[in-house]
Amino acid sequence: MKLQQLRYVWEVTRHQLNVSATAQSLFTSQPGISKQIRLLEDELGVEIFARSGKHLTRVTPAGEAIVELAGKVLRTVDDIKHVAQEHSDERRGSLAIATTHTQARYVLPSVIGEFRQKYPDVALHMQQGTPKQIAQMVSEGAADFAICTESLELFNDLVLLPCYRWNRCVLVPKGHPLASGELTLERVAEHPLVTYVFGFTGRSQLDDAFKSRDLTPNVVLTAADSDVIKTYVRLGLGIGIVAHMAVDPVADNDLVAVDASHLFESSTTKIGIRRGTFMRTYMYDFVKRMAPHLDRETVERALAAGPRHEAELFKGIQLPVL
Amino acid sequence: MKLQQLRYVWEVTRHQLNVSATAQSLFTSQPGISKQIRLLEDELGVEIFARSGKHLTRVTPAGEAIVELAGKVLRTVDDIKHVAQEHSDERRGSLAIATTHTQARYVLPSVIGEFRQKYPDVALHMQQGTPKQIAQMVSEGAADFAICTESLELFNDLVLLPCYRWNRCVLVPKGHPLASGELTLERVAEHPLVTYVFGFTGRSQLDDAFKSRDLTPNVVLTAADSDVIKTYVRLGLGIGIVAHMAVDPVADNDLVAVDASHLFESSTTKIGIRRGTFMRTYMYDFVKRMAPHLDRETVERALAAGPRHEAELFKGIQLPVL
DNA sequence: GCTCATGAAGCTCCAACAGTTGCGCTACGT
DNA sequence: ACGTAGCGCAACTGTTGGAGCTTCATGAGC
Repeated sequence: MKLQQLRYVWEVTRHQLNVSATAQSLFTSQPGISKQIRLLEDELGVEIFARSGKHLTRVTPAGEAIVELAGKVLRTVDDIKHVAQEHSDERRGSLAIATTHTQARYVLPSVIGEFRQKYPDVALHMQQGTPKQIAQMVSEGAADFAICTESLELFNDLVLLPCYRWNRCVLVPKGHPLASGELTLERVAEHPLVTYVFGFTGRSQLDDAFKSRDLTPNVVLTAADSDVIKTYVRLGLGIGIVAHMAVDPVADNDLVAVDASHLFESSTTKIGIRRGTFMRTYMYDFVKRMAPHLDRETVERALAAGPRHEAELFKGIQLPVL
Repeated sequence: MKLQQLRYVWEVTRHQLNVSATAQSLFTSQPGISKQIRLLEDELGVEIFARSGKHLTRVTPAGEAIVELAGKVLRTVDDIKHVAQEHSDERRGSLAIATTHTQARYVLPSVIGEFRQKYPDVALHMQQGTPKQIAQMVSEGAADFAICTESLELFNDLVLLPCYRWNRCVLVPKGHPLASGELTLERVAEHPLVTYVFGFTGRSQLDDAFKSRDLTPNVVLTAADSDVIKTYVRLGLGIGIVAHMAVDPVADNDLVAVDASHLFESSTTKIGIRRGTFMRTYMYDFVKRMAPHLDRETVERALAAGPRHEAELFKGIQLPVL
């Protein structure tokens, strides 16, 4: 058994069982991969992939388990590389952050700015996606940190570190009736809404609030990112409900942001890290810059806690509110 | 990075950094191993071993971490092999049991007899050692099951499955004053004792019982195995305190065994399994034969529970008493 | 202080093997 | 029925892991 073989098996499953495409992405030839997979199957005495004729059609039950373990091996190998780098050059390395638009656009810039200043030799990779994609990426080892508000709970192998709480505000054009007077859910429900797609940026808290009052909001447009929402608010399509931190007092001064923290339950943004990952020093530093209460010791304790048990660690902690 | 290189590094540390000895045990040449380790160090950019001249003297801090991760990789690779074998031939494989003399001699024979009948193609390996050695073996992946009463709690990566409780009895030659009349701790303490070495077969419960009554037993000989204890009881060296199941009504009919379950707290024999191991079907079967309440589902749940959390699963369960 | 035993590294050679290229074949969509 | 995407096969080649021998460093014994 060779690491290369495990890598091939893993990558082929990640490329929808297309060996040629996998070969291209790994800068090698298709027969090479086919051969190595065959060899591995021969050695193990099990078919990993089911074939119909000359096509790989699906992963066998045995293959499922093997692919998963192969992934574990490859991630551990990555950890070895990280350990080595940590001991040879503490300030050099790479950091892959998977996050949503809102975080990438409004929260992370200042953190990343400082971080970059302190660690100029750490290559930063930022990937955007839906919260589910983000969580999956970290779970598979394709990224180090998942930073978002939703869906992280779905993956058991992620440790969740709560960073801060945030509230929403209602965004209306100047002169709009909602710009003055007391803001109530009932008044909000009277207007067409523009807000986040379900599964994004705390959308579920929003729905819950309306539901609990038996109101059905008239959502005319949903988007995955706050900038799009603002654009359509400007076009007069409806009133926006966005995260408070997504409002820029300068750039958005043509709009009026009305605080809505009394209407909707606040949401918590978390960092998700795969359990068992080796954490570089600069990673701890990054987390600390995101949320000062997450010092190295706390994070280590959370990473060491059993599945679903790290939450207890944060029970008593008062999170900052943005 | 190659699996071979990780295997070499791991094995060299297990052979006290003696490369030549490692080469012999792996049926390969010393230069081959040296070369591969060098190559790995070059690739990682870190020294794994510290050298003085041409000798490996110790493992560097980076090496410590790398060796540990290498072990994890190798164990996962073993898991892959097990998965493959499980799917290719459910009834063929191997099972390595690490246990103490008492279990091997008095408890396991019947279980293993049945097991062997059902799975003639599973190669059984039995290794004896001190409870600590046993636990270490399983923790390192050198054995599948650790079966004993003590020390398993020391290793965090072992899941403990309680099998049965057992009590002690006092073993005396026929006609000995203790053979009749009520047995009390005070009476026992008046005679010279022959019993287990500390760290073996529930020795600590024994000490605790005397201590709680402020008695100091006169232990004249300790042994790691019940047969040795019996031998010296026969020689008249003192009275024996052994596990109840270690007394054979036929072979030991020259001695009198007086039940002492009211004097000493009972002990619990457990099976220790490394967390995260892939369990073959026959392994579940073996466990079930050891302890009928440990069915596959229960064991799976215990293996999935977080560190130190599986104990809760067994809180309510009434264990059989031998 | 000299010698010898132990044990690691350097070097060369060879065999095995991973990967490449070219070609033919199969499955599937149009 | 035909074309294309995609896999397997076979011969070839460059690479590399390991064997064997030699050299060098260390430490123990006399």
